[in-house]
Amino acid sequence: MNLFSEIRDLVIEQLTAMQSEGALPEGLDFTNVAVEPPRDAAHGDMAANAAMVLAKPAKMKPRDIAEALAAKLGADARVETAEVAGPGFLNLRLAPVLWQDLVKAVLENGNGFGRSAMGQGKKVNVEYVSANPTGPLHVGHTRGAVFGDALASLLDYAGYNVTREYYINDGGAQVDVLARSVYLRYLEAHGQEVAFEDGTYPGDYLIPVGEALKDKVGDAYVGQDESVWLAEVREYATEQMMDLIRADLKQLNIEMDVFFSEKALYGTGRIEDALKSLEDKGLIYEGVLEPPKGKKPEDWEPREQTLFRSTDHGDDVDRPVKKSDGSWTYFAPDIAYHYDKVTRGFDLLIDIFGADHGGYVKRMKAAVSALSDGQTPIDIKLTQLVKLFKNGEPFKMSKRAGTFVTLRDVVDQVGSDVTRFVMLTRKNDAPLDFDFDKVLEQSKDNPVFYVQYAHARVCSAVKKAAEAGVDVSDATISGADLSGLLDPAEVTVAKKVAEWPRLVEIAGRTNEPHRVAFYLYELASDLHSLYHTGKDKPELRFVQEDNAQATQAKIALARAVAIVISSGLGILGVTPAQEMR
RNA sequence: GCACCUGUAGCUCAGCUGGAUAGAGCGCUGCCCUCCGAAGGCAGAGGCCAGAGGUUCGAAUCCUCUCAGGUGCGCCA
Repeated sequence: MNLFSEIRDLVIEQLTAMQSEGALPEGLDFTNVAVEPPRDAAHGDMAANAAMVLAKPAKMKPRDIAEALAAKLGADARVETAEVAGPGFLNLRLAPVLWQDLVKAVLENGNGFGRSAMGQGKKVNVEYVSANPTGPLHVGHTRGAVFGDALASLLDYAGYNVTREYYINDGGAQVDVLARSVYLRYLEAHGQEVAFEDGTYPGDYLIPVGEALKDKVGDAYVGQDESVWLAEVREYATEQMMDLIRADLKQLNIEMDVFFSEKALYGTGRIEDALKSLEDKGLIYEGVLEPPKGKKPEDWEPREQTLFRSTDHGDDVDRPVKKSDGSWTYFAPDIAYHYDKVTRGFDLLIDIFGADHGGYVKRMKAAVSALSDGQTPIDIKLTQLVKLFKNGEPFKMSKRAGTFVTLRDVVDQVGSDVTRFVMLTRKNDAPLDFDFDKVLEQSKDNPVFYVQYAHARVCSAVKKAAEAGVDVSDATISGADLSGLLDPAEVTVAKKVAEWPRLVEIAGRTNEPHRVAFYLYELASDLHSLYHTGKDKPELRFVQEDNAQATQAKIALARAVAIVISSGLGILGVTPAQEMR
């Protein structure tokens, strides 16, 4: 039940009626007619822009349309008053019973209140994390992981059929480096002195992998040439790293539907197929690229390469798909991977990249556009850096100094719920400050605590009411007499609850799960405010002594808030707290 | 040099397919607990929405240019 779309339907209905009565011309486009919460509560409960939007195409004065529409809307039982204001706004005040019905609807639908059919079951693929399988996930990955996962949940809630996917970059040179690094640890496990040169990874996390390899193959690889062991060590090491990464993700309660291996694209003709598809469209050619202006690399030499004509699909320059030695560039398997996604029949693709891969967006979009003949839309979201703080002091990360902060470090210290919520308290493309101490603080400054506390507060009120002998189960209070919920402070809370279905659709349409976090903060704030008003106005307290009916009504409203908070936190992947300790 | 992202209160940031007098938290100022609802609550001050043009009934939002910061830019992924 979306009260805003319900009232919008009413507005459209009346506009149509005006047309058949000749008060409005035929053939008007109503798509831009909106019914929204007004910025200022003094303007009423909802505002409609219909008169202003239609004035020009109808060749009428906005106020004339608004007056006529107001008269019609005012006749509806759901509308208490309809007033024309400003340049032609139509301010609606709704009958109080609507807010009461809304609370009932929340209690009856539970977690389903707010679920939207907007996505129409369309298949959407959300690809996120996709970190190289060369080590544990670090804080940067954490943000992408949380963002992608919350977005996937949000889209699911908004009615899409979502696939969560991880692309394993196990085909490039970096997994050879991993294999060599593990080999060094393997030698070390055999008592040899080793040095990590040529960019091999010195991280401690490979020590157990080297030891495990020793247990597995004994001394079979000691003193052997790379040609003997590289392929197998690479295979083994990659598997170990993916186990590590999967375990890291599990710590954040992230479970992927698909792990897609880059390696599986090689030697199977799949890259060739994808490139063939582009070639058939005349988008592959041999050519020489211009050097980038201004910042000319020292060793620049003009060289003929196999290029993808990405400029035909919005890119700035054409991109090489083959190196001069004939092997594929990193871009080629990525094209093949997205070709695969397109052919799997997704209606929409979403990629989550770190901000440092921003330069990659245009060519990827160009590739998908070319591969799908512009049929498959792709949205690429970038997640900005996370700056770590401890007690307000910047926390410098350095691989070399050993102060390299992993996902595990963060989650071990503050927990999955806090990590996830905090990561979503910023827009994805804005940098985020993460203070290990502040996020655990139990105060209003901390949104995590504030929202959790609101939920716990309702739980506590329900408990208290039950102890007083009042039946406050959702089933009972959804049928209770709620006509006592009339105080402005209560209506304010109900209105905020009513915005939930609308917010889900906005957040889903823009692919911005952070909106859920901000909404929850506002909802929590309204609930806390109502609670505190009960200090001066005892008649607003959630538990009314010796008045079971009033208590049921108050608890019904509180429960409605708790249900929406629980739904919202569910989307963010955060467990609602039953009590604060 | 080019591309992308960012620029909103002293600070950190929201701001809906363009809507009315631009919001929140922190900080600041002022009120509010002799116990039972202060891990705070209420109120107030604080803005040329980086700047300049444009589009229109209407712009923080869309377009163009300028400025400032970040990121990226052919045989790394």
